[in-house]
Amino acid sequence: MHTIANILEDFFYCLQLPIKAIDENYNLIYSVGVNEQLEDFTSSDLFIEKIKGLKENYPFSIIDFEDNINFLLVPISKFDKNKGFFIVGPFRSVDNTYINIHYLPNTCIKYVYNLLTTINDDKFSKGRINHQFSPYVKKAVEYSIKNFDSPISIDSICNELNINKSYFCKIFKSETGYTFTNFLNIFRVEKSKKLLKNSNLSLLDVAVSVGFNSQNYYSSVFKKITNKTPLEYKQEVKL
DNA sequence: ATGTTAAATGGAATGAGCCT
DNA sequence: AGGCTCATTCCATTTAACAT
Repeated sequence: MHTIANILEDFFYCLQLPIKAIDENYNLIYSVGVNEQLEDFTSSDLFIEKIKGLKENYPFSIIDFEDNINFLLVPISKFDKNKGFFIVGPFRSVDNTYINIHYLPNTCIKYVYNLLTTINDDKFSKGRINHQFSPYVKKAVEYSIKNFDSPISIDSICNELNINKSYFCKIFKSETGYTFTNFLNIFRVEKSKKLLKNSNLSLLDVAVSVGFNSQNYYSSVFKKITNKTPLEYKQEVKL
């Protein structure tokens, strides 16, 4: 059903944390969730210069652009020591007023780093995913990925995990940077994009298919997250 | 059909304090 | 450190109305 790689990619994608890997010549060798925003940043000369300047900075570096725009640089030591890098971001490390760049707390940055090195060492091997995340966060994400199309409440998740709700909300936010509801809505919207692109379901059917109870609420959430209405998005990708 | 708004409300999120 | 209880605040969600 869901491979570890699927879960990883979905996870990063939903957290809006694009990742790409480049080799020593700055050519792309791997990417997940990469968007225009990342492309614009990472292909700029300024970015390449920053990387060259930071290359020796192990175990990882944070590239700090002005206006608190950051990237995480993780060496792909397994394949080409001291040369290739994973590039994660953009994200911001200060929780200020930016709306379109994801806020990533320091703790989360470390988790992402650990996760990436896990991938390096053992490409998507089973059982090692998220080993630095709280098992509760990991299970909640996996549960959401499996059950996103049916109603999900924090209460039901906490019952399933046998954990306190206040505590769950706290650790989920601290480890992912998102509240659980934020995460779930983003995930559902991403899922709905695929339906908009690949099917001709009505917006109501799309909304219900990904777990929203009404079309109007789906539209408003979609717009809040993507800055477009579902119809606008559909017309865009159907061209 | 699809999209936007306003108002009401219950669940989600937070923080302080506590325990082991 | 990891975990819980409780009180309080917050905001996601629903509902309904109206517009496109």
